[in-house]
Amino acid sequence: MPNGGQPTIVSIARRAGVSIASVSRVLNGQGARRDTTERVRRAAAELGYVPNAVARSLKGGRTRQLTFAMPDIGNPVYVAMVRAIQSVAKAAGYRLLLHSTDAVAEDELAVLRSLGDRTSDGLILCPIRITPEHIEALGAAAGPVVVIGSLPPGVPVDSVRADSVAGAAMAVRHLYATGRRRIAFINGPSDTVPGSSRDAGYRKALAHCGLPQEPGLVVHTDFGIESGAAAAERLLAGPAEPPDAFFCANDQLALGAAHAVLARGLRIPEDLAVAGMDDSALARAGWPPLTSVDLGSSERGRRAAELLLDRLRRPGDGGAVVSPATTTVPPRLVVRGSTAPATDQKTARYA
Amino acid sequence: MPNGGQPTIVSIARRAGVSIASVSRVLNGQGARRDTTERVRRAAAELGYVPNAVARSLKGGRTRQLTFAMPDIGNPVYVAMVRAIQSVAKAAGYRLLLHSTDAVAEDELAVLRSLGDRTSDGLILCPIRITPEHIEALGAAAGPVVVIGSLPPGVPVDSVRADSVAGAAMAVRHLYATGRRRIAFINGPSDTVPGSSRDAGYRKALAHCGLPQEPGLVVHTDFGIESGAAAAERLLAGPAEPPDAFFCANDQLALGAAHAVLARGLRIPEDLAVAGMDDSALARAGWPPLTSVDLGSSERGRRAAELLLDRLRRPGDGGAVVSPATTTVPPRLVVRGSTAPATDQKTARYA
DNA sequence: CCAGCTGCTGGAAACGTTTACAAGACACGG
DNA sequence: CCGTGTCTTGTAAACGTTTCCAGCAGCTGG
Repeated sequence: MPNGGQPTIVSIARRAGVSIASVSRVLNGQGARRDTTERVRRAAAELGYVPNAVARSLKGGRTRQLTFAMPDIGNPVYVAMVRAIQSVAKAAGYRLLLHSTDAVAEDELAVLRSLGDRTSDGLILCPIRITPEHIEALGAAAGPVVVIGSLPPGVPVDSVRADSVAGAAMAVRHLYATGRRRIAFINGPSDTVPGSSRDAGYRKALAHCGLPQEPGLVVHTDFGIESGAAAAERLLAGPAEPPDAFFCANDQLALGAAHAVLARGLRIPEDLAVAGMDDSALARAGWPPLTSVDLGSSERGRRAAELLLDRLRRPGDGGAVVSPATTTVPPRLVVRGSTAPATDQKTARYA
Repeated sequence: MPNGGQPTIVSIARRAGVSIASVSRVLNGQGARRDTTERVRRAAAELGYVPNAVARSLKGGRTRQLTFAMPDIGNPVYVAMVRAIQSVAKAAGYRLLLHSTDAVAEDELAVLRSLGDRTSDGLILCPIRITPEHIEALGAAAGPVVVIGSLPPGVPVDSVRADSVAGAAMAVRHLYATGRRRIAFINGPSDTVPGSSRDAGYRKALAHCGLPQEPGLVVHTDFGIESGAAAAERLLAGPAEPPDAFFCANDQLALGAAHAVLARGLRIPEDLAVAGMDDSALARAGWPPLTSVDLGSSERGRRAAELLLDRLRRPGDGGAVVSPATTTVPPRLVVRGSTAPATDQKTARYA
């Protein structure tokens, strides 16, 4: 027994007194005589047979596995994606392989290359930055890939993007509409895709509202609760006239900022409004609950998974490759207590 | 080309003018003559060869994949476990297969049975309830399994447990120590393992502190922010003398309860203290930051993964099976602003 | 009674590796 | 010059499936 004593199709064939071909056919629901079918079924049940998925994959050329690679499973945004992807994959009979890249580009490239080892049938990649190496590796990928994020035009790969420029602008205009005029911006690193596009949205909305661009109101830091708190403290302690609103590039920053505000004895939203982005679980967890821009993490995960499964259903497609699809998930502003108009104090309720 | 045009060991052999055996040996770093080695290496590089992991698994009987099955990837506790497991697995050269069971026992059993399909080398299972069927399936598992959770004694399976009885007791004694005397308990479903053990810890600590058991101070609901808020409102609106502390079975409940308290215009911790369990990201996200009992989710994930890898390193072990290990991760109380002593009002800072 | 069809079955090849085994090349000491 | 040893190489079998193909039995219609 070189195997672990595990029954195989051969053991069943012997026990049922038929050939392995017949066993395979019966087990896959193809035609067979009544008593053959029965004998095979019984033998399989008695031995507790479970088909070996590896052998099946080798023969069939498909593993029924999908890979999802993202920077950090600790971030609620990616958790939402994992959840959506897992659910779509499961419904379609695929297993989900998780790969945490720790936002290391080298690691992302390795994942891309490892598609060639046939461990999974397709890949959903969520890179934090897109380098020329990424583009090249994407072109040379050994299997279907869907990217969650913004790809430069011309890269022949399916992708699903969030419109964070529009999202950021929505938030800023909302703050303006509730009477705020000195809207500070706490952003993540400016050299990442999310960082730069949020910046663009912020500026655009300021211009749209006729507000001046004050460099002193913008802080770049990295994503994280503590960073948000530190940035907010700096803005509040600054020499200039203090801001009356914090727009933050994600919920973690917003939460940190809110804590700093409250710790100073200021009230939210009466003295200062706070808004975040991503609408993760943290937004609802804050006090007061945080207004946030839902960038559709779940939705993006869902669509990416569906795009990938589509691709897998019609492979190659007779020479003419199906042209790559790019879909954009629209942002959605979720208003909660942290940005109620400065005059209306009762709105800061649990929502 | 029945394959996707992907180069195989055969293409390399042809191109290098050697046998497939030589290719395999060279690529696995076994002895070969200098020029053979070189030719094979070059051919492999030129063709962009990547070994097929499926074929390798079939031959070797190992997939280098681990499966982690948990109720819900949306819960921060499981996210912490995933993260820890992923990190250990990655370091050991294993991939991680994720399986969300949605807390459905049937699904958990299916995962257990599917170990027989040889898709992964081992399983880490985190069940929410343990039924007799679970015990049976665990005994019949076709590969190594580690359970995260409390198994009845005598089940021959490795397990890693949290001591939530002690953890709950710690929290309650801490509330007592900070001057609270009417400590309400917002618990999850009592028929789950976590639910019942937290209940035990709560009662034990009350007894230890010499406080009476008041049935009116205990609420069972399900885990979730909204449920926590609803339960807290019920307790605050009750006819009896209101509680001066909420001990909650997890952070989500605690957060909901805190929101309800604040929405009523009461102050935390001055009027009422709130403590949760799990010490997830939510605890630090709350305002004031929530005191919570860290049940070591990361640590449990890490140990489970290591236990599993250990098992994989020495399989069978010459007839005498290695006896199953059960380790318990001790709880740790993390004190934050939400339970500062009623007299000291300055402690409710960002922590 | 035979040709032709249908329905079922078994043998064998294939998927891409790893590895046991045997055989060849070569050097060396006797 | 031959036996013996070492080093390198190739052939072939295996891992557990699926599936192509051919064969065989049993009918039906002529």
